[in-house]
Amino acid sequence: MKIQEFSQQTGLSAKTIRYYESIGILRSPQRAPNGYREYSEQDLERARFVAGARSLELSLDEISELLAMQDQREAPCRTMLNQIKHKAEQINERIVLLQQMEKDLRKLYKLGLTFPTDDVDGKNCICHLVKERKNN
Amino acid sequence: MKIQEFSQQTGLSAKTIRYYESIGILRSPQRAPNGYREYSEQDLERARFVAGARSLELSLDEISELLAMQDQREAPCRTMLNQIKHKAEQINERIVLLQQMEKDLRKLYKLGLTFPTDDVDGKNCICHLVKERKNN
DNA sequence: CTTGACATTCCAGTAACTGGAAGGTGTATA
DNA sequence: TATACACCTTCCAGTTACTGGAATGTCAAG
Repeated sequence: MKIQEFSQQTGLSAKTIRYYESIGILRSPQRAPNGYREYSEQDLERARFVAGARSLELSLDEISELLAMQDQREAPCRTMLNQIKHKAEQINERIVLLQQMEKDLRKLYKLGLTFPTDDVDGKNCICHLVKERKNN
Repeated sequence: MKIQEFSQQTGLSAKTIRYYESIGILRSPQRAPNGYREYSEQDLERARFVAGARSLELSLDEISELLAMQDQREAPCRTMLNQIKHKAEQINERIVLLQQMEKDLRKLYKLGLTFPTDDVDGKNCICHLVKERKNN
């Protein structure tokens, strides 16, 4: 299949596919006589693995490691499992941070509503509040 | 004050401060005879505003807009208020996404634990699951 | 006089792409 | 046959918000 179908089958954009190839995440596929990329089922598998792992927010570096293991016919499962656990923890941390931030923003918004909106010097408006904040 | 104290007073690294100056977010401060940057209270205010806005995840572009308004002595409060509301919504969306992702990861992890970890072909292990996932 | 902590500039790199130009290919239609 | 159109190619540059590091200058203390 050509790159567009491959793109649809994997959920990666054509640009991204070429980019992954250029940095060695995806293997260079066969070429048709006219120079077009021709993808196989095998290529599809690898690309889907990459897409799946990216959707789990593994970095391309981490994915490279996993692929390298597969290529050397080592089982990457244990490593992958650990990475997944680690990712889950990271994401949890980020959620906590973002929740705090959202709370801040909403508080700031509500407070801002009670303030004049034409205060150029910002002595008595939301801009002032932004200046004063030291992460809370 | 010199850049290091300025850094401490604003919570921005010296590197970041110079960078902000280079892209015009912060104004070029006075220079001492030896060429060192000399910051004033005014500089402090502006930098704190930037730091505060960054901690609310406003982009440098958005912050530039706000600063431009202040510089033209227009009150940026209304705009800022809208941006804050918008940011809160964006962040909320991200939280929802991340929560879903975390759930996915934990599910995947648990499932992965029940699988062999030495399956090179990945037919029966977590790597297989990763390949199969289409965002769920 | 040297050591150390600061300061300066400038260039390059990071992550993961995306945009766009310039040009080749393949097929359907007027 | 011409041409319109979608698709493919490569390559270079830009994005975001910094960070690292080299080479060099300044200043105070011991």
